[in-house]
Amino acid sequence: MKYWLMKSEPDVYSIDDLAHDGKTMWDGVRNYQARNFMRDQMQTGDLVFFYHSNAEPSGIAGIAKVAGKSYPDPTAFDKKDVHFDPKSKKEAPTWYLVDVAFVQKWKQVLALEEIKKIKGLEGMLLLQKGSRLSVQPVLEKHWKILTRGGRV
DNA sequence: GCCAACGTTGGC
DNA sequence: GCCAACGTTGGC
Repeated sequence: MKYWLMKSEPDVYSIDDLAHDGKTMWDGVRNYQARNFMRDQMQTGDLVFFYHSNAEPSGIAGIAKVAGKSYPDPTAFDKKDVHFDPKSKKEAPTWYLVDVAFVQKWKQVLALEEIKKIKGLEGMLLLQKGSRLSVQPVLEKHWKILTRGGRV
């Protein structure tokens, strides 16, 4: 079992949208590192912090889980989609995604500002200056600290 | 809306 | 293969 953090702008897709949909395709990721995590390392059942970026406040909004094996991102093949990428061919897809399912919404977003104050999160990717990675692994010890107190 | 930090692109 | 220019991310 691995742990992850996935960023989404709530104006585009929020934890409430996921709660409503139950499950969603995590499409549109166009960063190789993020893709590699989804394609090669995510396993069904892995837990995910749903992170609101560019938000008021930015922070962890709840928990989701990986709902299946990775597969090619269909939006890369769709000329009309904003995430269309002519380089990605159906025979050799460039971009992959996983389905993500809703687990829980936290009563309150755990704001980045608060996360920064929590002891024991040294080395967490999210807190590294300039880390824009939208899909990133979370160490189990960091996961445990951040979920302490059952922040449901 | 600003801007620093990145990643990508493309000329050479 | 270098690196400047450009585009994007995301906190503030």
